[in-house]
Amino acid sequence: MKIATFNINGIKARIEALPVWLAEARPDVALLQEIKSVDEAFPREIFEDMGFAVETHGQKGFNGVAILSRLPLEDVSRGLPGDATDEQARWIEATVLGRRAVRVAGLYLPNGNPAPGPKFDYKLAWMARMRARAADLLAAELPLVLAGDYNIIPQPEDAARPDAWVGDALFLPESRAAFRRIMNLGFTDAIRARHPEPGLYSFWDYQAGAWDRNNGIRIDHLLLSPQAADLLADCGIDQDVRGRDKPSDHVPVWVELDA
DNA sequence: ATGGTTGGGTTCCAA
Repeated sequence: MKIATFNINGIKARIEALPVWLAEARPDVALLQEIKSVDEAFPREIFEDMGFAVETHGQKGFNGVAILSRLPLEDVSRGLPGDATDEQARWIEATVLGRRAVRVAGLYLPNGNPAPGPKFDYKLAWMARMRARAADLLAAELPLVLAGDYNIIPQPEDAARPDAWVGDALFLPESRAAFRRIMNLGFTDAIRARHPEPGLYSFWDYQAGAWDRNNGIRIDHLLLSPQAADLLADCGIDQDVRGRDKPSDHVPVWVELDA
């Protein structure tokens, strides 16, 4: 089972590039972030015609997550528990029925800038809620993948220029500690485990020629429960996608599980 | 050196 995460930065803007990548990469499951669309406006037929089941959790203008799956889905749930007043669409879960059942969550973690401030407070509160949900899901002791745009640079080697990110919400000590508190529940960062070599990034800003200078950061992650890590066969980052026409500022990151 | 670019909305915000 190949599971990919991809922040597409707008489904309307990626309506040509996304099907091209799906056809060549052939993920069984694609977890999308920043669809920037309400559910009713998501062009689901394009993906259904390619053989995908489509589940969206959208909102107007910003945020929004979705799951595309060639395998059957069940028990789909939308929204991160823990705050009934939170209206931002950043979390979706489903169980994927492959040779083994795998629970997946697609997430778009708040950016948090500027820090300090209310947006940073929201980021940290959201991460505390995510940790609680992750702990609940781990208790099932089944294969579980939490994948998406974490808006977290976990370590200095995950940035080409870590000095440029000092003071940014993606790299502040509080943000990285909150990420470690989730990791320390027992997750494996798939890319860190299999590809510890430096220079593997998943995001390059549109500005200042970041892609041409390889001034990137690794902020899109797939976290595996122990039961999912047991099944890890391969993983990678499709960096070449960033160099194509009309790219997102993120690229797909994926794992292959024996499931 | 605090630049510049994209997307989705609307005359600006988020990233």
